[in-house]
Amino acid sequence: MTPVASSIDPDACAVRIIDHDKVATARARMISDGEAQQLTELFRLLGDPTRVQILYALVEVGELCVCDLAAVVDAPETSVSHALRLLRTAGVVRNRKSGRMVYYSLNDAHVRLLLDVSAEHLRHEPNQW
Amino acid sequence: MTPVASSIDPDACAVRIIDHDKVATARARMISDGEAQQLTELFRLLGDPTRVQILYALVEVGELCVCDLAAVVDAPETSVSHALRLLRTAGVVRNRKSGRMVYYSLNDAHVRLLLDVSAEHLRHEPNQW
DNA sequence: ATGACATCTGAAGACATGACCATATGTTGC
DNA sequence: GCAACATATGGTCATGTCTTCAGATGTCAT
Repeated sequence: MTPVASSIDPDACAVRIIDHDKVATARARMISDGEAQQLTELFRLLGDPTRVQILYALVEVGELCVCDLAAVVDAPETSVSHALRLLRTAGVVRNRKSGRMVYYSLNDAHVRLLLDVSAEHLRHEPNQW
Repeated sequence: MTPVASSIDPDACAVRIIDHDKVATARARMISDGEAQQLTELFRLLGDPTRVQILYALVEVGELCVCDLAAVVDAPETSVSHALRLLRTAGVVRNRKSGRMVYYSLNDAHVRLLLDVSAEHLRHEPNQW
């Protein structure tokens, strides 16, 4: 056959594809880059013991000030404050000021759902995802 | 008992507590350190665009080989292989060898549920957690 | 056996992240 | 105003993570 052109695939640069159908299906249903970005940002926020414990504490008691959160998760208040800023910037928690205290609470039920699903699994099959 | 103990709190070192009841409740219901550790390890795995896209691809089409996954997520095969090793070590995916190909698939329905909950939220309220 | 192929592995560099300290801001009560 | 307090912020430093490269392993076809 054509000695030069037959092996060149227009949009596959140095990536070989075995099952074109599955690849096409997966690409069609794949989340967009922007969505993947948003998702990973959330999961990164949840990927820290201090932050995840803060969120669980808020799930349980609804609203807590910084120093109480520090007592609950047993971390320095500065660390908790930093953690809360990240969570607040991402829109995961909100804060309410009352005098010199600042009370934090969850901002969205979906995060609560995520944490519940995760905790649920932990209790049932602790050693396997 | 100890004569001078009234102001000394046994396990609170230099942490002031405002609402003792809420703190006690939160501490009682708090996930353990080990559980927090496991949870954060999972969320860290999900906190990377390549890995999360790989998982979504597997959710959609069930099983894919490394080079097809690389085509779907548009990343070098080496990166995908590294990503898959982390996911496999954590028990999130499993692999099946067939000749020189290696096919990967999800290992647990709970991760699928987590991804579904997340994607669901992304579609409904894309800008707020 | 030889070469082409699919995947894996280890290591090095760029890069991001978390912990800690000092300090700044804003609030309350005197 | 001043001092004590609750929280926030910025900088530095050590640590960890992702990407990439070069090469290793195991498989298939000739």
